[in-house]
Amino acid sequence: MTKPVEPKTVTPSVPDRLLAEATRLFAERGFERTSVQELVEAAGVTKGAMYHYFTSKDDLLYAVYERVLTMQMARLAEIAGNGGSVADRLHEAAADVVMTTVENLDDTLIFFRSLHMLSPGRQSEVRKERRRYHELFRSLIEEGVREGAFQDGVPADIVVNQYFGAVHHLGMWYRAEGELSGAQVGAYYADLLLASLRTP
Amino acid sequence: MTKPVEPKTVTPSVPDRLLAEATRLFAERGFERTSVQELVEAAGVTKGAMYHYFTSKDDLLYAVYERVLTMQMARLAEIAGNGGSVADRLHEAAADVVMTTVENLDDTLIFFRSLHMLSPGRQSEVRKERRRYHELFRSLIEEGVREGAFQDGVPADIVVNQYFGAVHHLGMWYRAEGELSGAQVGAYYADLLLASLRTP
Amino acid sequence: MTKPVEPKTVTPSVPDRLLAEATRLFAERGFERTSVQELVEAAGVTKGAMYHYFTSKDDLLYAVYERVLTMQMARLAEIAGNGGSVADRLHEAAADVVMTTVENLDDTLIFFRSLHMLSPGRQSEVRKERRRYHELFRSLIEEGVREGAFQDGVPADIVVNQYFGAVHHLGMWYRAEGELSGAQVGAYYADLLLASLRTP
Amino acid sequence: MTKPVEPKTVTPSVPDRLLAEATRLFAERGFERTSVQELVEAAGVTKGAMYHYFTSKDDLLYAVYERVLTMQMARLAEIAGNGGSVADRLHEAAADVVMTTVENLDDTLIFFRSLHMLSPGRQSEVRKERRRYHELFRSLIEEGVREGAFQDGVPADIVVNQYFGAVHHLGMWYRAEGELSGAQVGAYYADLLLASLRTP
DNA sequence: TATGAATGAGAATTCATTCAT
DNA sequence: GATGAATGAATTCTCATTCAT
Repeated sequence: MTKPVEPKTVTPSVPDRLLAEATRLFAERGFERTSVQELVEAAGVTKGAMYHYFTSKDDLLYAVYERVLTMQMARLAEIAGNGGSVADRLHEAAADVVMTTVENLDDTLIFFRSLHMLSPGRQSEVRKERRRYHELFRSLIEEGVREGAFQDGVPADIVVNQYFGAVHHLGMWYRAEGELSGAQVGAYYADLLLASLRTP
Repeated sequence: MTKPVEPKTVTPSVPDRLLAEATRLFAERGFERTSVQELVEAAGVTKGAMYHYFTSKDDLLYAVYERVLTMQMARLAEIAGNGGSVADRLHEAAADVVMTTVENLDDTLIFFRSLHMLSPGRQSEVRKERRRYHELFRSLIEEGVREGAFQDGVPADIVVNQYFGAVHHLGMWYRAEGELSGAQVGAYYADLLLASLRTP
Repeated sequence: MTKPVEPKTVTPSVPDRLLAEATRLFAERGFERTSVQELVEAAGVTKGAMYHYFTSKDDLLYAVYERVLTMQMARLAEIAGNGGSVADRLHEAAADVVMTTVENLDDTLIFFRSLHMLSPGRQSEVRKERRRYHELFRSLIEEGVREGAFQDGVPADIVVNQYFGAVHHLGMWYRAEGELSGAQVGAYYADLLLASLRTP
Repeated sequence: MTKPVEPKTVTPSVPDRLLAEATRLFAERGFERTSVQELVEAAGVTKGAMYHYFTSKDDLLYAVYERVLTMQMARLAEIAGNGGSVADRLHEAAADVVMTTVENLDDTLIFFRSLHMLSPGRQSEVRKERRRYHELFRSLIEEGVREGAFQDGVPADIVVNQYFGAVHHLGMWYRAEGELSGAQVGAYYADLLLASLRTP
């Protein structure tokens, strides 16, 4: 909505092309193994152009993080705000984060593999935003515990960390070409989460 | 006959020192951000000595993987071979892998963050060994499903991937200085796993 | 329009300076004994600049070969295409290659001393181009044999290899400061060649 | 004759094995591209053993030169001292040097390719010995000129340089697997030399 | 906006040689 | 005689970034 209509809708803008290629290359061979030269060649732009839109290679990496953080936060906020039982909302949110993760597998792979490559300041920003995300998720669990829908034998923090640990690792084994769709894996993961929270 | 007793038994051998410092530094600042120069200085050896024992920086990274893989496989094999109900053995194995992971947090952090920095051939080797490990763990779950002790709504593969995803991510949030001991986290994680597998 | 006239037309371009210094140093102390560091210092450029124009040290060596090959082939083609008796044309070509060799003694010294330092692919390219050159020269001899101007007791191939062996070795003993000019040596060499081919 | 009978005649002595492998490897990949490590591995000895017999890698290279120089000088001296016409003796010497060159192609390849890798002092020694060899050969030509058997249009020096240039280059093109034997090439080369010296 | 030549600091690795045993 | 661990200096090459145009 913010962007003006492009004259050539087929060719994405220079920064978009850079971001898309950066995501692909950083996931494929890692941030450090991707040179700015390769990146701009893949995106079909010149170095000067890249440095016109991004202040550094690090900046390009950070842009990947921003996109993921913004998107995931928006989706969780929407789902958490829906009606329905807390179990339903938690299930939906848990399944949804798996789906968006596998749909953006490159981004999520980069997310955890390359966090330490960001500048310390930006690492903090990412962690802070991530914490907000976890807290929203945790609040759903706590709501269920208060309502008596979920058991409270295990601290909600632990549950959240365990669940997102599993989600973040999808990039290490999930393959789009495999048998399972993102939706299927999402359903299974959410089922396991809910089962683990069921009152005995 | 193999080696005379050293006057200073406290000083570890050159390769041991290198491996210890490599683990620490690779975890602290990442494999790519750790130069061979820094590494050998930290270990108090010369570059030439390092290349006498390790053929490359990559080789040193691989040595970290080998140590972890060997250790975890040995522990799982021992626990799986114990007596007791399948639920007890699975709980013990699940809790144990968390404990050994937090006791070797540096190695674990490196494990999933730097896998893509290994040579393709070594990546395969690590993945293959890792698969053997997962399969042993999975066989415990399948045993429980056959016995009727565990539900079979979710494929055992998915359960294993979810659980180890969570375990591998401990390095991203667990801090030894925090409130929870490795044993506590292990117990919680294992409880959640068992709860998620409980027959309804 | 291509380039404005430089105020200092005397300063050659960066790649030209590199090529000139490389030729000098490779001849003086050998390809292996010349470090990139020395090379760029001699040329008054930075290492980065060198790697901007040449992909490797090897690439710079190859550039020396290319220059010589191109030049010698052009000269031989011109002379072979001239009018005059075959004996005259062969004499002229034989003398000319000696003259251009002594005028580019550094290049020639490098040529046969460092061929094995090129990548295998480039060695093949050089040999192939060299073979074309030899074949053109050989065709002159064969023409003379067919006409009855030259004896045919020795295969033309052998004659060519012998002659160019001698020419290539000029770099091992000819000194510009000596008594003989390149033209004189060329005349002697060509005389000997023609004498050896004379019908008895 | 000088060496005592070895207990194991099948296994050459350590220095002999080193010299043989050094010759092979220096010819195959060049002096600089052959590491001492590769060398001792190929010879099946340890580094310590090598440094026991040779003071340096350079020393090993020089040993190759010594062998060739000694051998060729001995053969030429013998032939020059024979009876027969000067033309016959020159022909025999010219053919012989070709034969011994192709029979020791590795050594002769190294001879001209790696001369600049020797220490300056040793380079001088080699050049001096080489000059003595050339002078003996030249004296044969001058003898023929004085007798009127050979033309004197071209200085004997030039003739010698031309001829040995050709001989030295055999290593660049002659292949033992090819059609021509060393004796055949030797005969052709000698024929060409004599033809070029014939009085008109 | 955009270019691309040039920078310069730093990277991993190699290697002949030494020396305590 | 022989070993092989250890040295340390040198080597080629990479790369994010800058800046005059």
